[in-house]
Amino acid sequence: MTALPLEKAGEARGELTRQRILDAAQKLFSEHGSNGVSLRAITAEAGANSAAANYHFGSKMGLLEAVFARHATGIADERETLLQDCRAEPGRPPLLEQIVRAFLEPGMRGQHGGNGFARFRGRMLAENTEQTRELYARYFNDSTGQFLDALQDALPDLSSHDLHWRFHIMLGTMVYTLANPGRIQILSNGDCDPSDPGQALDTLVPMIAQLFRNPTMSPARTSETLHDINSIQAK
Amino acid sequence: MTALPLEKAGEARGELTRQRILDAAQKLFSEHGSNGVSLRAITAEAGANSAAANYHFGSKMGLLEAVFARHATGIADERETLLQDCRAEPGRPPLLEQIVRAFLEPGMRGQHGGNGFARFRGRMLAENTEQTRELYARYFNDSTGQFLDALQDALPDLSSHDLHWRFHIMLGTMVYTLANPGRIQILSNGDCDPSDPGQALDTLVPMIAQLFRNPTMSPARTSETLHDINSIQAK
DNA sequence: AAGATATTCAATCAAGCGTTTGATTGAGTC
DNA sequence: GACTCAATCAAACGCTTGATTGAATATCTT
Repeated sequence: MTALPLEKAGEARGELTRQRILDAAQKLFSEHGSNGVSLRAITAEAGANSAAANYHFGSKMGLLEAVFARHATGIADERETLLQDCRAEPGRPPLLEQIVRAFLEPGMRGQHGGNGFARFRGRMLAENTEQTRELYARYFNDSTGQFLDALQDALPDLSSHDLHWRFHIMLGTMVYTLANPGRIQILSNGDCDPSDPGQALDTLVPMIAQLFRNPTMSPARTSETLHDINSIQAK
Repeated sequence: MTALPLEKAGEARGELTRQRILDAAQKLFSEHGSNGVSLRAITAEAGANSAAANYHFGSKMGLLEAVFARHATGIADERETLLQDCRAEPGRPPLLEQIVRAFLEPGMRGQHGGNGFARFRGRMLAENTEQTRELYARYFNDSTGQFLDALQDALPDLSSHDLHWRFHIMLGTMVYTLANPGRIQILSNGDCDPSDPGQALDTLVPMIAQLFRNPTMSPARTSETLHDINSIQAK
């Protein structure tokens, strides 16, 4: 990064190490989890003094929140923009594929903080502590609610219960994909690569859209009835 | 736990604290992750001396492996047994619902180590470190491979690529469900409860079976073609 | 009963942790 | 050129960590 000429030179000095610490923290947190990395390791990676993290962010938790906040709003905003685009289409009902992609793409492609931030998010979602849950709720509950509403509009026949469970599947898949390397990468001998956002999105979006579109299947079936199901593709 | 009369009384003493330490470790690891808990906290929870964990398991990592190993083989074994049951059905092709349930149920129901071990597994899968990945590979790669084969047999028209990706979705959903509390529990105002194994299985098994059954959807579609898809339920 | 073995215990170790401190730097202001 | 103030630095703080020790105690074997 070259210094911006319009920026006061004084601001630049502190801001630079601030960003370097955020970058290092994002990288190391995403690789080893928030409890698996010390502030010393982070500041060393950033080439800063060991007290710099506390100076700029108050505490380790403050640093974690700062890493999260840096790109989270950008993702939530882009999600909402893309969702608006879905609704702006001609006069037809919005497309499931488009909605699903609008939800997944901003967080999985590299625009907001690169793949490093995607992995960081996956790790934080996976850690699932009180703090990370609170962070997610604060930054994403609004946009997530909008997507649930949009999906319910597009699928009026689907029960709220099933809608939420299918959304749960989408979330779990997203988290598991972000926190690569996943197990299929090994099990498929490298054919499937969840760390490649393009492949992941192109493959997952149609599958998950179709998942939402599937008719509700009654859970309790006798073995005899089940035999007939294999040939049924839908409804 | 009352002492078993058939058991030598001498074995019981050490074995008892051993089990209490395993229980405490499973609980605390599942709640705070492997790096979020100290051996002192674990031995205190177990009502044992702080040196007991190192005495019985050598190291913290040894304890983690022991917690994992205690029930992992039981799950893998039950999975394979249930998979055999699928193949033993009359002369028809095996049922997807049955295969999916055979994969999910042993790990999600409480038989093997209770819900505590399920959450522990979810947390370990989520942590996704070199050690936990190695543990999973060691204990589950075989049975997982068998399920991939069985699914491929049941779905001969599905490409290996798509099969693995859908399996990835199932794995991600399982992990995300095990590592509750999930986000839909809040977003659905408590209607969806991933921590209830019965509800989770009854809801997820049909959805995921249908997911596997869905026809392959081409990823690249123009907006115009996409409009027609919403009404298509399948093939 | 006596000796061998397995287990528990309090105490201790070096290392690392997050955080705080007081001094120092260097650019901007008057 | 004196003053201000955000930023950096080396050093240390008190505390927790995983691990080890050697003595004490319980249990099993003979």
